[in-house]
Amino acid sequence: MSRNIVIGNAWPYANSSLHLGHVAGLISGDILARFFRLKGDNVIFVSGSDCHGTPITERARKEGKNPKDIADYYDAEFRNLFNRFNFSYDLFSSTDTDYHKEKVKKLFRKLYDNGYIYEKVEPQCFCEKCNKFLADREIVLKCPECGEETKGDQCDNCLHVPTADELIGGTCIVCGTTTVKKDNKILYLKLPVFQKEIEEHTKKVEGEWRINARNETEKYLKQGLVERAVSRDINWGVEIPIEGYEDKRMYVWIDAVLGYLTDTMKVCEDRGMNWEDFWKEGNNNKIYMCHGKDNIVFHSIILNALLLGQKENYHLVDTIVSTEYLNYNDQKFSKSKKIGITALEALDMYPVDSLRYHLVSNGPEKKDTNFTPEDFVATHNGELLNKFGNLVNRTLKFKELQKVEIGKLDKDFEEQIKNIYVEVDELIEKLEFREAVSKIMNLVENANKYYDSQEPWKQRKEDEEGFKNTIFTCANIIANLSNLFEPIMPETCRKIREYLDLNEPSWKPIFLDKEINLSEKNIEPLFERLKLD
RNA sequence: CGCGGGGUGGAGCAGUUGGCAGCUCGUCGGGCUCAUAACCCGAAGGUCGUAAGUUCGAGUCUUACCCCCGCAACCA
Repeated sequence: MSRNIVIGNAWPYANSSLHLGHVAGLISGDILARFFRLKGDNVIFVSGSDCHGTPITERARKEGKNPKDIADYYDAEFRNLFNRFNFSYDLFSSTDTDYHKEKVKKLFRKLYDNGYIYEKVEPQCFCEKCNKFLADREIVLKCPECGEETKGDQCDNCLHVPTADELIGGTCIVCGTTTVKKDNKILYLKLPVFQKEIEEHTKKVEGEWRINARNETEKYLKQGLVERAVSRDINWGVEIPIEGYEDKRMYVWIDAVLGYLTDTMKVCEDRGMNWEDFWKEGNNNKIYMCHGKDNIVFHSIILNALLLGQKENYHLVDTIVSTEYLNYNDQKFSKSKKIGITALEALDMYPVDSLRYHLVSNGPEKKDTNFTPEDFVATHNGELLNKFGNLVNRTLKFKELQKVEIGKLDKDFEEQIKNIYVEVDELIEKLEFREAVSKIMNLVENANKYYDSQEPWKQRKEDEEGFKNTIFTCANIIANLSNLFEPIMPETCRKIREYLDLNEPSWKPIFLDKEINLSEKNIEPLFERLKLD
């Protein structure tokens, strides 16, 4: 029976270009989406640009722009990037759409009406000149630990986090005025009331999470959940649908994680489907979230709390697909230090499927991994071209070969083909994409060995029947590779299907049953050799 | 006692519940000529960071120690 599956990719923050590390994490979502669709599940794969929050307003202020200009610029860039990477999103939207804001306001209001969000009055730093309450990072002070001048969220110099008392007397980052304490209304989310439910849910589902997600989530649960402020004194963001909060906005993480839900609603609305089949209990449904390791608790704890607080039988997040980090030449990607390349730059230099393959086979699944141009070229030339591309080429471009005739499929490979779907299926379900890829590549290697042992160049002269069978067997292997590699390298697989007159890919063994005329086909190498420059 | 991640043949890594140390690349030797000098076969190369402990048996478990990396900001 087919499942209803939601796959959510973390919403990239619309304040800077994405680099390869981002893509290395997010590609998990596309692999899962493509894989589940092949298996016949109903998949909704969503993401969008996260457009709100202080970093964007601060930057806009510095650059003399509107926050919206910045958000729109990166939103457009993200869409272009994910298109070029062939991410199969059902919807990539933005938190700055009316649709999203309206839905989020309703969800927020429900939490308030259910008593999970409540108002607290607390003294907070206020700038009388700007007439504005300041976020910690908008306050400048002399660090009480080391004496250096720093921002109020954390000392740049000694990492000290100033206490509320220490912030008194700090100055406004904008105008330099000394701040004063003033009572402010702040909305808090009562996370502690969900402690038990989230603990129980986590225990139930964490078995299939990556280790980092389990550890991180358990750490927070063990410490005990604490209330979180969910309103901000800022004018850029989703309005708060509560009287007296007209001049405040929602905390970005609240509106961002609810984007998975609002996107699903939109997709279903457009397609005449029911979104509740995907987000309410009892619909054979499953929810995946894909992101980097620093996003874990927002998805494993906060989002689930927001769903529980609706009191409407929501299905909680099942699977956290969290990746470690990808480094570049052994260093963190860094814009200011100019370390690493952006994802768009990578696409300008390298073929998309090779990047996808390399980011998966070298992916930071269990620990940080490293991207170097040398490694990438080695993967492209050594694995994809020499092994996979060559297998296809030496089979279908065999000297003067006009057609692949129906022959006898090698028994051993018939078994291998049948088995590999099961094996790779299990690995992908277990989120072990690296292992899955290497399993498939293993079949490629076996095929090359078989080819050599059969010596078709001799068979052609001495054993016509044997030759036919060898080519036929290899063609069948290649046909199945176009299914197996589909989630990883969709463009390449489409090419193979053209060569072999195959229709749609599927997740089951296929066996060729009619001869393939090659003479009119323009069969080109799947990969071209790359040189390091 | 701040937190976290690591140390496995030249390089990059895998080693799930303790049971003969593996993979890819590189190196060396051989084979093949279908294929993009691609493919195949064989060989060399490791006392698994150190020391002690548990065990019939430890890369794997325990303890101590040594070394490397990340933890201001942009940034996952």
